[in-house]
Amino acid sequence: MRLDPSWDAPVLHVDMDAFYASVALRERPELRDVPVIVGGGHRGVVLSANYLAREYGVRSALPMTRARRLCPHAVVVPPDYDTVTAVSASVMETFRRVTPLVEVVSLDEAFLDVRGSTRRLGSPLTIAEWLRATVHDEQGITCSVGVAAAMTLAKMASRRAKPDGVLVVPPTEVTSFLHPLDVGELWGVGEKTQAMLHRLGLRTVGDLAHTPERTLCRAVGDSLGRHLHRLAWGDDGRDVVERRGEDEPDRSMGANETFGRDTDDREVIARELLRLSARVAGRMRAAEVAGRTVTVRVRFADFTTITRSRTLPEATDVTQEIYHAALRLYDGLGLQRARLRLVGVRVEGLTPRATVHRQGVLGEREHGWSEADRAVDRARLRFGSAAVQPAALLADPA
DNA sequence: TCTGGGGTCCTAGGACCC
DNA sequence: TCTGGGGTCCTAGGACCC
Repeated sequence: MRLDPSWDAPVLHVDMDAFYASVALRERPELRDVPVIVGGGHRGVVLSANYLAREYGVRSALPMTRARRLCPHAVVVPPDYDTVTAVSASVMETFRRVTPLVEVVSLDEAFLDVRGSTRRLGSPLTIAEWLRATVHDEQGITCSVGVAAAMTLAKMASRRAKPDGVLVVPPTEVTSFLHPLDVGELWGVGEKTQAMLHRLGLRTVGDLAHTPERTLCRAVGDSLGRHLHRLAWGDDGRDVVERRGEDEPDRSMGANETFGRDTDDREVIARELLRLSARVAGRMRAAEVAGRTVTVRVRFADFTTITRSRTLPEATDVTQEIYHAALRLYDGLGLQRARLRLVGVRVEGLTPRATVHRQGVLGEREHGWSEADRAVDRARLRFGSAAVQPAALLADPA
């Protein structure tokens, strides 16, 4: 068993293969042999696609219009968030049978530190294969696993192992694995940074590794420069920390909406800002947080996007206060006939509601709104979210 | 009928304070 | 009649991730 090179690579990155599509196929096995795209909306993007659809060039984040053109005979299904969330929770529980050191990244991926599990379960590679078999048996879907000594390496390995595979990158093979790769494969290097590095003649991770850190910092900033230089040598300086998806307080909460068609109608836009404010504030109250900074996002028809933010004297979770701040920010833009594609509302600087103490200068009125919100929340819990809506949203002529 | 929605973090300039 | 240097907050934008 000493031939198994994974003994010195105790970090696993597990990534579900085409997660939303795989879950959809599990519910609808008759679609197993046809291209399937998960997505929706006429202005939406691809959320996930099975591997049959990928053969036609369909990828996550591709505009649905292009996806349909690439693969006209694909079956398009809407995402089933409830089932996806349930399957995700089960899979994460499977991971915790291996080790409590599970760091959930998103619904479909997690890191596992298996250092403390090898005596009981065998080598990291053995554990990886057990996980893949167990997930497949219990959930009927496949996943891929990267095995390495560092988290970023494990993540890059799982990407290379897809679909339905395992890849071990032992410490002795880090540079031979890493250095030939394009810089764009590094976690944290997206389209823009990749293009900039290419312009500088830095195409591979090996190029990065042999560039002085100072040079990198000048090109992409101190933080990213240092990060990239370390990464190029396979060191991300991070440890897996136990983290379950939803148990950390959010730093911000927001909601966006892309209009069915671009609009310059202030009434339509104001009504949308109210809807979004109500949605965000409702989620904040459910999470028992309040926030001080309200940001409005506006995307024009040409896709350029701007934001305007305003920090309130005190944190709030009141729909009307968030809405009024948002509307003032929007009106402050002074847009005349600009056609908007999207508006968004976000609240930042969240703190637990219990720590917020109202000065009460406008106490009566604000207390009234706050009480109204809570009454709405209770009614929605009992009768469903459509039961109670702001009056302005009921008279929707559209 | 090109390009969603949910987030996080970083940068940079200016205000303001000591 | 000269221009330092932190630290923090606020605002706007941008890159990135899933």
